[in-house]
Amino acid sequence: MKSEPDAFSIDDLKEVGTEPWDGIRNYEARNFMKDDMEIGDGILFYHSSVRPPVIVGTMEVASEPYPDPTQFDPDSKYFDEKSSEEDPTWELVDVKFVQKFDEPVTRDAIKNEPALEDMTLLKRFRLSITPVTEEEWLKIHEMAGAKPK
DNA sequence: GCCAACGTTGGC
DNA sequence: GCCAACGTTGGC
Repeated sequence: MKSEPDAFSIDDLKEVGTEPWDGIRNYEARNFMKDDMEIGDGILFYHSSVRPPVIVGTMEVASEPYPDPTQFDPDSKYFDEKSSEEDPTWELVDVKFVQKFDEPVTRDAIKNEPALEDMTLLKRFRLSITPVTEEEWLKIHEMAGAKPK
């Protein structure tokens, strides 16, 4: 899952512990949260729009999917006037901090690692939530010098 | 800051 | 329902 660290970083997550992953306004990304995540699933935390872009650590799914409250809030930049509480458009999950990598894995390192050449992260660069295989999960941890938790 | 990729909107 | 125009993301 991608986040711009200026908006929300892994240090912010570490501080609060658990956070609703709000503001996702892309159907494909929403569907990953709504349909494909289960509590306890591991998530790679990717810092985007920084140089270099890096996977900085991990978190885990901490809730069932539920409606993103920001879609109902007229003061939120994520407000969606076409959505209603009766029939919400956008769903999210809570995510919980797991670990911060001592050696973050750069996008370049991922690109240069043959075992990771098929990572959806590289192929769908605008999609803010992309699936990760178990092999990729383990490889990233190995490159980060970290133990999977 | 540029601009390619690509998702979304809206006219027809 | 097609597709051109438009807007946004995000790497570089």
